Amino acid sequence: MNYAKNMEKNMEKIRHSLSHLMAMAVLEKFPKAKLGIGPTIENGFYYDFALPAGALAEAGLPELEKRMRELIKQNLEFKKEKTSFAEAKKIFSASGGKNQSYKLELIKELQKSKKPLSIYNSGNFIDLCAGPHIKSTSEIDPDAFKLTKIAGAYWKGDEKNPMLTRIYGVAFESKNELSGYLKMMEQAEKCDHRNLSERLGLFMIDEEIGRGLPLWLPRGYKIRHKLEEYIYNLEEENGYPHVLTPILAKENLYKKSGHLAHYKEEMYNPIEIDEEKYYLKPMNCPHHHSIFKHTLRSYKDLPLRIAEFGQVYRYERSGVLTGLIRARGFTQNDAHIYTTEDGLSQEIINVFKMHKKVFDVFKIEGYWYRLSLPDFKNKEKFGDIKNKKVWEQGSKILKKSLEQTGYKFTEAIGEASFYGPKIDIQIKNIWGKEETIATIQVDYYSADKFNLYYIDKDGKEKPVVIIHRAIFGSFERFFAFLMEKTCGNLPLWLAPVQVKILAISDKQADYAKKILKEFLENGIEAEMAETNETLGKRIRESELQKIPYILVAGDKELQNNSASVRHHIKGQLGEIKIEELIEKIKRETKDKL
RNA sequence: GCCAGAGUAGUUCAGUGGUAGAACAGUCGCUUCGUAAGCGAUAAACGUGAGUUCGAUUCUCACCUCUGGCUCCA
Repeated sequence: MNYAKNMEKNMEKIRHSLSHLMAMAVLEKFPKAKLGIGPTIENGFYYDFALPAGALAEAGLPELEKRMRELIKQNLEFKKEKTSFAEAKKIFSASGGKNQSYKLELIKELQKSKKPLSIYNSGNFIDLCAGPHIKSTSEIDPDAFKLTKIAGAYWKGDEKNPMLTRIYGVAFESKNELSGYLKMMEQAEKCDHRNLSERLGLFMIDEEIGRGLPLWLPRGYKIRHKLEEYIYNLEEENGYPHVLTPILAKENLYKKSGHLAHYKEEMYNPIEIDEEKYYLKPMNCPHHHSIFKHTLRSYKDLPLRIAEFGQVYRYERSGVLTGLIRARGFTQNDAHIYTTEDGLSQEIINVFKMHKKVFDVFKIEGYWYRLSLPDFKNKEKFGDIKNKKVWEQGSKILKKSLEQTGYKFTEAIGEASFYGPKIDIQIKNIWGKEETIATIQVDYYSADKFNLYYIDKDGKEKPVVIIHRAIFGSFERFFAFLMEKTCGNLPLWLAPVQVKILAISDKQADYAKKILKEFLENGIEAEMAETNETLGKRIRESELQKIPYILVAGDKELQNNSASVRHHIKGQLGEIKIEELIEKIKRETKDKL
């Protein structure tokens, strides 16, 4: 344990030191470059530079790498020195010959927070840095790092600031670990849902139809439909009746809901008809509120739950679109729970339970919770909130529920939605990138806007509290995540084709047709492949289609009313009687194995 | 939207200032096969628009789309 921890710490130092060496190499090549920051990240490091436009392209990275290796071999020492603000300013200012304006900005900020300053000196390179670093570059394996990509990144992560050039690198203890990592990335590429879709025919996006507007192909939709069916049944069983609402609504609804004030940039421009403006819905909440208001609600009706596979359209900025993970049109597995203040906590816990149940079924592990709270200093986002107290209360209840469940969670100040604090469930995709896969949000905001109330025991109207939640945040994103996680090797119950039947030759074709019919009659998704290709080829094609069961039927099997069974993960299962096989597959489908 | 890169048959790739090839997939024949690619024939592409040029798929510019990153986000 300690050993592992030390290794990790040491790796941090190595990665951080590599970022300094990279800055050295960049400054040698571009003496006028200005330095931003150069921290470590998971598996590596980066450094931000202000460079002349177009000065550096990805093709220039090997040259920088080569120079870094030379520097490593010089056994440069990293020397830490404490310094004063005045001294630091002098070092990084124009008079010190550096003119490092971004560093000066950092120094100013550090001065405000009165944190002690230190600089690191390695070779002829000085950086403002708290460290820690390795003692000498002799601790770095020169073959265990690689500069991977160039990207633009806003100074301090604010898009109002200038964009700097960021160079990313990955680094490990040894060359072996590096090549292991690179292989993993290669593997990830094969399992990318867009690549899988190319091979398996899951979805498409057509320029002519529009960016970010996916079209589901038969195989993909079959899988999605199974997901829908599963979650529909689960929700109906758990007191979430489903509704269906239109994808348009008039302007006034979104004025009322706050969407036009807070969310307009993400909305498609309105459609004008009969002198009225209609917007495509970016969220389902207002429609559900409208259903809530349709009749007078008693405290006895609460908690009242409304679920919908709600199609929404959001104008996502062009650069963020990513297959099904980030689309402009998508379907949320949405639900709204209208509850009393007192009932809130229990409902949140129930929602957690449901999430966990679903995630267990899909064998999703390693997820964590992110509690997103408001930042009242952010006037633009949270400026119109009058009753900060209830927001704080909502935040508190969310936090308490989390603590009660004992789940691991992080806090994100300022990440709350415009209508309330929320908990997002975060996962890491095959690339190691963080994504939100599900969400639970508490809303004290809309009851007032929409006048959503119930009649309490005392006969008085009281505002409801609303929980917005989505288990499959969207079918699109969840589907993509699931495909990538399994690399297309779906569990039997989700497989769009569960069984492929292959007759060895025309002699057994009738037999194959007969068992195909039996499978279909038993609700098993089965297909058969024509015999004009060799058996080997048909097996290969079926394997590439990731079909769970491949059944080979020859003379022997015809005699025995059986099939020779091959499983996509377990391999050869030998000869099995057809009736037995049907039972086995039905059972495995039912048990979601 | 911003930064960087890329766009060649359905797909994955090769290639060229004198309009292009391969593999797989497709189609048509032949083959009827025992666990991951049988044989032959055949059809099929330079993202769009301008410019430079005798001539542009190739060079330049703009646009569109895609990939990675930043900001944003389910």
